[in-house]
Amino acid sequence: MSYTVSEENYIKAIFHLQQHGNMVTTTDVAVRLQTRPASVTDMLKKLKAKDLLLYERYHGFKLSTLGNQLALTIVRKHRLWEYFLVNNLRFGWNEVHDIAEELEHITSDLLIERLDEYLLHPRFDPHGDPIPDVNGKMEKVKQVMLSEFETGCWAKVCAVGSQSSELLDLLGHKNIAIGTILKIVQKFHFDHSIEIQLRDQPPFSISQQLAHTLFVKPQ
Amino acid sequence: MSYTVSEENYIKAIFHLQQHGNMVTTTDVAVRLQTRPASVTDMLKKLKAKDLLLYERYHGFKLSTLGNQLALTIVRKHRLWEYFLVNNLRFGWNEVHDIAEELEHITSDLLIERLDEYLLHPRFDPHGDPIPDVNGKMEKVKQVMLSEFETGCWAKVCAVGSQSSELLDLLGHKNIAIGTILKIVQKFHFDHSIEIQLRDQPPFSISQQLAHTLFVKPQ
DNA sequence: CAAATATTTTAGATTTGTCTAAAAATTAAT
DNA sequence: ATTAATTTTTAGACAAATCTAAAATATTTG
Repeated sequence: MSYTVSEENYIKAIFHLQQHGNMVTTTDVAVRLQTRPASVTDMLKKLKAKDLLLYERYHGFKLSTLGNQLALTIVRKHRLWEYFLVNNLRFGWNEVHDIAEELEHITSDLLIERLDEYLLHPRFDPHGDPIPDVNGKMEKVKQVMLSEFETGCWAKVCAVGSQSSELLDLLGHKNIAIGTILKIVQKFHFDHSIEIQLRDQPPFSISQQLAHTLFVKPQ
Repeated sequence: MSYTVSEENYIKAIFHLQQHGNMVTTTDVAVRLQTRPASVTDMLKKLKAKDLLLYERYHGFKLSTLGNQLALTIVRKHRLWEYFLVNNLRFGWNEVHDIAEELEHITSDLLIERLDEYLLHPRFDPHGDPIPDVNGKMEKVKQVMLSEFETGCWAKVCAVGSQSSELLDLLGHKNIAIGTILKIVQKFHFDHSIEIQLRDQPPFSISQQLAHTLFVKPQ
């Protein structure tokens, strides 16, 4: 079975809205996809007919097992392409969303498995979101960029946004590696630099740029 | 200005049909795109309205300068993606056409320039077809795979289909490099192996696989 | 050069995904 | 528990890209 770009976009939108726990409504989907509730209703019927959605009119809807599977493959494609764009084609993590939004609809399964292999099976995309594996499994905990982590709490560095020698150089010098445990002492609004502290060491300061390429999980 | 996938497909089809010198007809396009002449006429009118085509009803048509430019950017995208698929994702040169057919419609210009840079500005795709540069310029002479070159004529090796160490190993052993001049002595149908001869040397035999990754131009 | 043949175009219909405006159902409020 | 407000759905229309069947134009041929 294969699906149109529009169908895939609806499935993905519903998937993301469902993640936030609360009940998803026709209007929610309309807002997210910048369309009208009437258009959403039309599409819900089509998605139901294709068994992607459980839907009773006037009584809400949610993804079927099939719909969930499809959503995960689309999310997988999106995040793998984002990873490729940032790590291989030197895009910034904030420039890649729209391009990945198009690339995620390329249909070849083999393509995406080869890409995954080429990228050495990354587990998180450049925004820190987990990448589902071939079977749709993914880590539950979202990584966050260090720059977005809350002040005062201990965090563990679990990924870096690039493998460039320049970055590794800097990290070596600052004594930061995957697994390092640190906390944010203070954030400076002037230049968005951040003062951090490693266990039993005096605090020191890192740039906004660096704070954007370090991903951490709460410790 | 941006164009639909369908418009781009028509422009590309007309471009390729024009390359063969002869006049392009409505029916030609219909055959190539697996559609009906009536549908082609409809689209011709739209393309004319967008200044991509010079068209007088009942009297034929051809790409405008703008149409030609557009065609070249699409061809550029197609061939760069094919190169990527073969050289980076380990696809065979005969598996990539359909995937590239989808990828060529991704809209970001920056993406394609970054890809070109990442691939180190390749000049020929895996089928030996030249890749237009950013300005639409490309080599005129098509390379052909050695396996398709005619017996008895001298040819110059001008590209190889992959950069794998396995291939370079084999080529080193057989004393073949870019620039080597050789001719086909005989083709064997049983295993599609090919007997070739380098200048002033005894002939020797190479496999079909190798003959598929060597690109030559008439010498 | 006119009749026969082939090609191209028009006319009108269909599908997909969207819209607006109005009707139906649900939810909230008095 | 009715009424009022909100949300969802239906009805009918539209644009894009396609189709079939018929009409218009070109081309070929005797």
